[in-house]
Amino acid sequence: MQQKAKRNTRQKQLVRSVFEKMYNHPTADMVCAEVAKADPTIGRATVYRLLNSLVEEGSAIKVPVHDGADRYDITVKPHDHAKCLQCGKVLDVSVEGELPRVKDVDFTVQGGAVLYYGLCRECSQNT
Amino acid sequence: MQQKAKRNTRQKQLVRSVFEKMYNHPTADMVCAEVAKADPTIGRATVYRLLNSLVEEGSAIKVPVHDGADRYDITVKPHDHAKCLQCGKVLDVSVEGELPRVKDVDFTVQGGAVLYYGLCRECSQNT
DNA sequence: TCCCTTATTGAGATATTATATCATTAAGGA
DNA sequence: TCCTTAATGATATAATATCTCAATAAGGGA
Repeated sequence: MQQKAKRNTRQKQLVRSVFEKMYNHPTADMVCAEVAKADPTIGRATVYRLLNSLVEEGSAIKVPVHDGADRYDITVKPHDHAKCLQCGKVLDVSVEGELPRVKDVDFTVQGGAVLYYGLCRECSQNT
Repeated sequence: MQQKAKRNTRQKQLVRSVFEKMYNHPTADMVCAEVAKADPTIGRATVYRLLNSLVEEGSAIKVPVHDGADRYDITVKPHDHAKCLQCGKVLDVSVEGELPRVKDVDFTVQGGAVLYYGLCRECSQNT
């Protein structure tokens, strides 16, 4: 079961290390910007590719947030997310209970994802 | 409380009537295609605008499905959705129970949306 | 019925997000 | 060091959606 040999490139190291320091569910674009500070010669396509490969290897998850760009999350343990309607920030949240069970017999549920929306602490204070 | 006078245009009537006959959670593009069969002179921007105004006036809801284009749903009563991972079809589903409650005190939850994924009946049979 | 105001339209430009293409570069084993 | 080829980066392309703005037409008033 010989894996395709993976090469440990400069770009791969940099994107990984930069991403691991960002705890705000960054978009690919935000990672690009941060990476560019350290090395402006790294292409956007490479950052997109490397973020996707982090997801594939299980070192990150992609969090779709309905509007705007997908977010990347360093926390891979299953958890839920909430998005602030005011500032757009995405937060990890912990929840109590299970997803509602689908009653329809015509659909084989394999999983489900919740996205909560509302106001983060900062935004609900500045109202 | 004078509303801005709304005009009942030919385009508005057509888009509404075409959309009301589509029960498959169509994307804006799918509505465009259907509308074009009846009147190819109607512009894409108009269809997008009119679908959004249907949502604004409460005659439809927009269902974000994470990947690909948003879907429009004629069923406005709150309900949930499931997307087939094989064929991409989006279905209405009825569920039992409530959304898990967010425990974090730092976020004021205003709502939440679940998207289930799995296999529709057709696709789980054709495996 | 005709006119006038202006909401609405439609063609096309633009924005955003993401992936595909492909010649060039460089990682890492021989 | 050399060679194979995985990986890169500039750029093109795709997909979705909104914006711009001159032209059109809805519908109220005369």
